[in-house]
Amino acid sequence: MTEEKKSKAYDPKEVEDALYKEWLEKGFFHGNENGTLPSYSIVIPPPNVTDILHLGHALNNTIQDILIRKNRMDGFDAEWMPGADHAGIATQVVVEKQLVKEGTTRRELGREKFHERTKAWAYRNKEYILGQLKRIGCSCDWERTRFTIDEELSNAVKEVFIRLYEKGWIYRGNRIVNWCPSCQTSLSDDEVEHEDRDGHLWYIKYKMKGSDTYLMVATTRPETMLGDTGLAVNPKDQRYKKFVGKTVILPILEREIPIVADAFVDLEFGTGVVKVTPAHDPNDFEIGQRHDLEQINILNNDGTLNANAGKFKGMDRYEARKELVKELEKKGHLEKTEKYDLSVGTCYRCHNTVEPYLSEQWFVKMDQLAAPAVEAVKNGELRFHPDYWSKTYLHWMENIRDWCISRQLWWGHRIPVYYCEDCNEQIVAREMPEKCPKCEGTKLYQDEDVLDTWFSSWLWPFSTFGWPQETAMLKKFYPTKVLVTASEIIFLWVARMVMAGYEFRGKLPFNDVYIHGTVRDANGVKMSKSLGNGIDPIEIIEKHGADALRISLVLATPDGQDPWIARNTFEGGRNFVNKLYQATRFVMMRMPEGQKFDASQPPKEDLILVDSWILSRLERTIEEVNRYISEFRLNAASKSLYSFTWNDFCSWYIELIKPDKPEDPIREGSLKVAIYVLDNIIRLLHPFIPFVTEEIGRKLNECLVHQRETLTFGPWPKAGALKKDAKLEESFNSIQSVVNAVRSVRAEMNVPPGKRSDLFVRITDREMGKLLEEYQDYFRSLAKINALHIGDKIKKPGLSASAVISGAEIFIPLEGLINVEQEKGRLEKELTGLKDQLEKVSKKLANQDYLKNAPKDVIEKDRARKTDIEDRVEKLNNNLEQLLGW
RNA sequence: GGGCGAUUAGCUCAGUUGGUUAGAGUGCUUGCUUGACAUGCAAGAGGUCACUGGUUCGAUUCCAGUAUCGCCCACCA
Repeated sequence: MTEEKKSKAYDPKEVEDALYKEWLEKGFFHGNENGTLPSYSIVIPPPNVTDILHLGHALNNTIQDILIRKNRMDGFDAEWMPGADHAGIATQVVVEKQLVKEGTTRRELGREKFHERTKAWAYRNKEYILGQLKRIGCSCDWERTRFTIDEELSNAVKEVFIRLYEKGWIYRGNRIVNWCPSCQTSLSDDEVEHEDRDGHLWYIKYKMKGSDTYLMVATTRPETMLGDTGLAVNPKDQRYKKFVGKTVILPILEREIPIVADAFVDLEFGTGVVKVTPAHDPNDFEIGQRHDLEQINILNNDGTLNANAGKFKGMDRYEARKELVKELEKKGHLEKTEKYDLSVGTCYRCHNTVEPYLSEQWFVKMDQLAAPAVEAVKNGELRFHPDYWSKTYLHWMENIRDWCISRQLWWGHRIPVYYCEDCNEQIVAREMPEKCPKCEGTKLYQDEDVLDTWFSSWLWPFSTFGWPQETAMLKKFYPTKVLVTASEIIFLWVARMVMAGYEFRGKLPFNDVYIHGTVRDANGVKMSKSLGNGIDPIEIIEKHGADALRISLVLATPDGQDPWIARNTFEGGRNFVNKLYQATRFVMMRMPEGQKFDASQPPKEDLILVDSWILSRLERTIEEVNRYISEFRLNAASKSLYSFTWNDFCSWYIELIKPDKPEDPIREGSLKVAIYVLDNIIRLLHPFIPFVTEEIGRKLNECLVHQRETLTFGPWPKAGALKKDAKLEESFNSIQSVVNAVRSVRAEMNVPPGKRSDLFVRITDREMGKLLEEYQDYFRSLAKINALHIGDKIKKPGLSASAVISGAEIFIPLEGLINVEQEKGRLEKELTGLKDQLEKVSKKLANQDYLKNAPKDVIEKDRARKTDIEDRVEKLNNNLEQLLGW
């Protein structure tokens, strides 16, 4: 026998690609809008074309695929709409960086060429990303892939802009917006992230006009003083009352600016005097409006200072700050500098500090849009899972602010607004009009700005189905069933989709929102490209297969919490997939040639205890899995399936139906049950691990009367087909306890695993006795028993190890093997544990208040337990005493 | 500053109306190429359920407070 040992492990490479190709060819994933089956639809959260998918996407899409596949099996017409998001800022930033490397810029290239180039890049990336989804096994309807920048979706965007404009809910205005000097565009409030930074508070003296007294002002951004057009104090502030209405001289620029009284100013903070910079601070903007102060913009788009900054013109904002402080110091305007921690806004794409910046932008009025979306959660029409996210959602919705939707970018949906060069008329239209409707001038130009990326994403649940046309798709698949996403985009995306759904369809876009955790690495740090701790799902698939990737992610993701994932996380899933495969191999190997079973009906005849037990456990598992999935608790569902398959089915059931001698056949009744259970297991697991289960299903066909082409369309196992039998499960537990006790004794007494031993069982409970008598053959091999003696009058054999369990005492003769001291120690340890328990329960039962107040069944249980422990203590004592004789 | 959540074994987490001896996976220790699987089998060690009070006959579970951590929101210069 020199033959090299071949690996018998399951090899996903051999099956996954071929199966996926077959599924596609047969059109299994194509939703039929004209069919009669009820619909179950999901729209994918479109991944940004800039990001190749990471494990977070793998988790997100695995969850969606599980839900889609489960419902496709369960008789629904499943439609999973895939696609991608053009990701305005993110994409433009990437392409611009490429251009810089090539020594050019977008301005050199020109708007049209830049757009073409970006589009080509985006489409290329999109294809790669969708390819990743296919590798993961996602059962999307690929014939209907959508992209937010596609013409059809762009039309929906225009339509929505025009409708809202006509309703008066879109307006253009000069406001303070968040400006990213690096991306050179405005951002909505929700695209700004706040970071705590170490900063300073500079105390600057503003001298009163015509006097030597001065007012002291504290600021964290001294350079903005170049745009100061006033000082403000609280009207109730006695210290400064006399100064209100007077004038101070702005240091350096020497501008005269007024002192105003405004309730916004906090008496307690700083010096109680605030410098007012209407063009560079949202509060100051409002103070300025109330007191009619001038707005002076000191910044260029790129964050350098403009002509209004005098000698600081052309400097970067931070360089200017440094120089300005130096100058203030030199001229004696600076009183002191303090350390001060502050929170600064940063761009969610490039993470540079954003500047409040006065500019003309387009906004959407949100209050009326928000109303039905708030109501939906309050009346339970829209549900979050886990539920606590609804609080976050409501909090945001109830404090909603107008949405800045214009972006100073070139990549995106251009704003459908045109201006007349002659009369400045503003025209909102789908296409550029031939002439100005007001002055009939023909020199028209389109608004330079594009729309916020989210202005197309918020229409995704219906624009992808053909809206504004009333298509069959739209009728059949809108509203969708559930939205699956991480918590980061509840405001940016989820809330806005709900608002759009009500406004444009009159119906919310989905009833359930399933929020899952964000993937973290082994140290709890968020996985991201920039940190370099990300893992590419393809790497895992190459190594362990897509099934292993999927089930590992679901097993590792606690419902509602962030999973911590390392590379070896995936070994658990891989092992599980292999285990299932090996169990199948065993059962199939033992099938008599040509034998076929009918697995469509539960086996009802020729069942022994273990058979009924596994069927009862299966029924319980089916119930659990169905319940968990309906509650969006996929982690719990996957754990239930994992444990049933591995522990109940493989470790106990299969081991128990193995005949005593390997060459003997398995009892036919049990073999039927094994096939039946296996068939249910693969169907329950199919949504989680579609490839290996489909593969097993085909192997199983060999011994089934009713063969199945695929598991894709079910049937999905439903509760109720089998009998759940708690009493029987309890009986089975008794047998397990004997096996466990023997195994434990043997291991602790160092009995060589290959050596069989005799077993003496002294029965102290009739039920137990009957069970053990009847099923002795089924635990003989598990416990490695040679001669077996069972009875109520069994005497303890000479030198032996013992164990006491409920209803029986067991003895294993250990002539020549036993170490008396060791055995003594073992028994004493157990005795101590039991005595502790006995003391506790005795104390409890002696408590009159307990007896008076506790429910009867609880007391009964405790009494029975006390008796049982007393019994075991007594026997342990006897055995210990006997041992001392040796 | 406001809100939300968490704290259970070395690590990641279950524990669903308060009632046996608080569980799983993983890691660790020990022993096994056993007949489907060494991607495996068996056994074992490991927990004051963050802390302090309260309610209760009884609290990991309910309530309050404290501490620590995380997330979200926020215009205090």
